[in-house]
Amino acid sequence: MPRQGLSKEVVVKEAALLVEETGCKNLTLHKLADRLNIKTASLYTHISGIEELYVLLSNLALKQLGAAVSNAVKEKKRGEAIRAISVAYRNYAKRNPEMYHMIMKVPHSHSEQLVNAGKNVKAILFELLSQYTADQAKVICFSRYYHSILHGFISLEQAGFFDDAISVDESLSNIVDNFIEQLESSLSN
Amino acid sequence: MPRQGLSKEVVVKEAALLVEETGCKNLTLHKLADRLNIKTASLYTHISGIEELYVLLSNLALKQLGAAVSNAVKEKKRGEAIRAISVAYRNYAKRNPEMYHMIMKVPHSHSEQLVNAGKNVKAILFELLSQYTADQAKVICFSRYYHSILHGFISLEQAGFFDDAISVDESLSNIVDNFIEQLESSLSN
DNA sequence: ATTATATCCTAACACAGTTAGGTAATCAAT
DNA sequence: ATTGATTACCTAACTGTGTTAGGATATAAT
Repeated sequence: MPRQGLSKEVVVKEAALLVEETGCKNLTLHKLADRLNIKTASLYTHISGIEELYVLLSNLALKQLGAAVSNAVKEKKRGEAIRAISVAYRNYAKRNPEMYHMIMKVPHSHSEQLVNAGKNVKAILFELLSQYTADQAKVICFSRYYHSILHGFISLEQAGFFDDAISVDESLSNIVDNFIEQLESSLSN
Repeated sequence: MPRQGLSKEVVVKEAALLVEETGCKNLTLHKLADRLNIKTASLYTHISGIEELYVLLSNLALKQLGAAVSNAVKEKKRGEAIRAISVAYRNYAKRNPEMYHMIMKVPHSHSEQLVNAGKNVKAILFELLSQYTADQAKVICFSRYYHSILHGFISLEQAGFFDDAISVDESLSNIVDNFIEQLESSLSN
């Protein structure tokens, strides 16, 4: 039988496609193996089990999200950058809802790798908000603030909490504008 | 054999205890049946399957959370009420992390019941924020804002995103204070 | 060419959710 | 109190999922 020489990367990449197509709840090693034209047990050559696959997928999603956010913030400053991030962050979650969901599936304490991928996203926010003040404690606080807004909003939206008549897009835009206003008035002096 | 006459309520209540004790990831019908001194298949007399159990647990968690929040807001107004809610909301999530996690496990569109339980929590926020303006669109927007902050913060905290040196409690307190300030300055005129 | 390594396989197991069909405890009606 | 209907619970079996053990063979190294 011809061997195709799979790698961990290829397996995770295919798993990511499968997750996005069929939902992270429907990811099974059997379906994944099928798509890779191997048998289920053969996956264990590349991964230690489904738990590691979850971690790898979460890590991939965080890297993709980090890249999208990092790309959005380029050359931009303060309010403009913050608005760009909110759009990029939400777009990633909208276009890859299942992968975004994956990020929260595994506690980050379970993996050094995950903690680092999380730090990457956080570092972008930290650097941006450092433009407002030199007080690092305040920057951390506002980073958490902004991160909470973005993640909370997207998460509640995807869970189906925002069923009211008024526009969800407009809401987020208003919220981010308010947040920026708050930043300006409380830090720029 | 003596029959104990279980009910859906008792089953869900026991499942909630099991979830909180062993983690929502480790909930199985077998373990649940064991605790109720019946066989796994007998659970199907009371629930249609594990999917319904998830919905019922999510619904219970939302009701518990709603009760905690509703209780916190009593007799209080504006800023004081908002601060009280943030404490109550976070306390619920801290003391019942697994049940809080349950809320997000099932898309709310899957169940009328869940949508209503969600509306209950939202209604409390809506009523409170109505104290700031008569503009209902703005109230909805700020409700989403506040809800996003609370859920996002708690969710990120539990996932392990907040590993920095500075205090998590203090962060949330500052964030909520900032939010209140923003409310005052943008709506009270 | 021979050896070694690593990829993939078959076969089997444990355990989870689910269904079908049966038994017996409970309840309602006479 | 006896009957009949209901229903709580059971046993047994099936499917699907994750996992391990051990074997075969393609690839790489010598």
